[in-house]
Amino acid sequence: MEQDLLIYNTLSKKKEVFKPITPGYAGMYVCGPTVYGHAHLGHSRPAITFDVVFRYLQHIGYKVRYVRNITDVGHLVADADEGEDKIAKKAKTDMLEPMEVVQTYTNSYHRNMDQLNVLHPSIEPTASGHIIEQIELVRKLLEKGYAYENNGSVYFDVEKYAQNYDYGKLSGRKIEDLIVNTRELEGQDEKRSSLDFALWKKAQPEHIMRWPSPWSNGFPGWHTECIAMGTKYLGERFDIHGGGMDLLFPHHEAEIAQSCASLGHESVNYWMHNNMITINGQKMGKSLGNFITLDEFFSGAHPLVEKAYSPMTIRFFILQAHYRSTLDFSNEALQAAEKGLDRLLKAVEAIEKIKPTGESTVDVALLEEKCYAAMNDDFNTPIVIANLFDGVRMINSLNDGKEKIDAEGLGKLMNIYQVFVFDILGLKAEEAETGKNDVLKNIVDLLLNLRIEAKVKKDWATADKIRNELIALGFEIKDKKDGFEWELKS
RNA sequence: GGUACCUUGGCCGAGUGGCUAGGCACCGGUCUGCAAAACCGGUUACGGCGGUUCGAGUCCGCCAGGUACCUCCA
Repeated sequence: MEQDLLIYNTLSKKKEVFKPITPGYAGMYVCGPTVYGHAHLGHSRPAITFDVVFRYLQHIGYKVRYVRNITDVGHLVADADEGEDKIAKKAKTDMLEPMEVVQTYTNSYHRNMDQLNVLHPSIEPTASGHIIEQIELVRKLLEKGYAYENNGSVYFDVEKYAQNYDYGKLSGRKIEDLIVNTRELEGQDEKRSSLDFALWKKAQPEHIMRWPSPWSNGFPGWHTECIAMGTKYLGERFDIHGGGMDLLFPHHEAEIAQSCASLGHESVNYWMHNNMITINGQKMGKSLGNFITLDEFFSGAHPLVEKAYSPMTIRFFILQAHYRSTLDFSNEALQAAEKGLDRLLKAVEAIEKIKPTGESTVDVALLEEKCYAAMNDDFNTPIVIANLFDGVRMINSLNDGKEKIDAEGLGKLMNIYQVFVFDILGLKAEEAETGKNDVLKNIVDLLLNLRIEAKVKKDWATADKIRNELIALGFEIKDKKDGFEWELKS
């Protein structure tokens, strides 16, 4: 069953066999959120994508160090007059301390991630906690001659860098095209070229997030934190760097440039990028104002959301698409995911009821093999799920006595679902529905027991009346051979 | 304008040269007093035109439509 794990590397635009730098160990860095607002559906995609990568690498035996940062020093706002710090802007709006804003949204992000059953990364460094490392990086870049200071700010000299290295190799851009096509922006006179990016920015008087540095009181540039923290916790070379496709350029390109310029070589072996979630075919994003927060999905409190969707529905919805494809949001698709997940989880429960026999008519080993093959093919979770659904049919047939399985096969079957559904895909059974307190439970049970008595007497009128009125109140009634089951639909 | 990517059945979404993806919906059946639920089974497809090939959803070209990045963004 030893198979190579293939990972699509954005750098080579090909699937490559994963070869760790140190056998048995894997280092992974993923760009985390900028904490200036509640997490939306888009944020859940990289979190879940790389959560599955993290889980799978561990499952196949790697000791993984997974670093996912929190960006809390703010980035420049595009439409602000003088390039205002995002977090500072929000803080002034809300009349809060910047770090209070950071804490609020960090807490919110963590809560949402827990709801989505996203494992905590091994290290979750904050940009504000690594100002010294970023200053060191900037100093090094100045020493090597790939950066210049102007009026208290420090910029990366892209054209100089491009003389010795390939700037644009990750995003497939050519420096000549970039020079020609870069838009003219206001307030960039400090830069030698519009391609250059800030490594350190001098703070304007109204800018309240600031730290001392050799050049000015200011704050680090947008692209320095990831490389500074990645190097610190994973080393000058590490295995995997992940993030959203929208970060490819300029963010990740700038990271490569800083690595090469400061260290003389690249840091990352495998670049992985998840695609976007779209809404009506358009990217869901903060700047487009068409995003729906995770809390709004969980509560149903958004005009575009027809009903509340549980965190596991969201997770399953995302895993049903391959991470490198765009995924379009719609109520119909989410409701399909909700029902599909329910069917899958019910089948998993049903495995317990299967009675093994002396022989087997089903091929459990093949199912397992297909699941691993799908995961090893660039984490193809939709195929894993399709295979698991094939297994659902197998499980149901076993329960119906239409197929047979021996004890060994049954043990393997249980293991497959434990491993793939829960350990790797990270799904979990949802909590029992709220509002089902003991009093309610007893009352509904009482009514349904009355209904059974009516049924015994063949008093169909009464039996139907109880059932229909409960349904009208929002209950779902399921008759069973030896009684009944019910649940309260939200 | 530059660069890259995408277009699969009612909906979502895999698949990259020959073999049923899968889910939801729909239809039929089993079960049931009747239902519901559950289960089983089944139908509908590869944007258009041309080319390569014994054979293309899959490779190549052109056309149409769409998206992303080029500016903070997951």
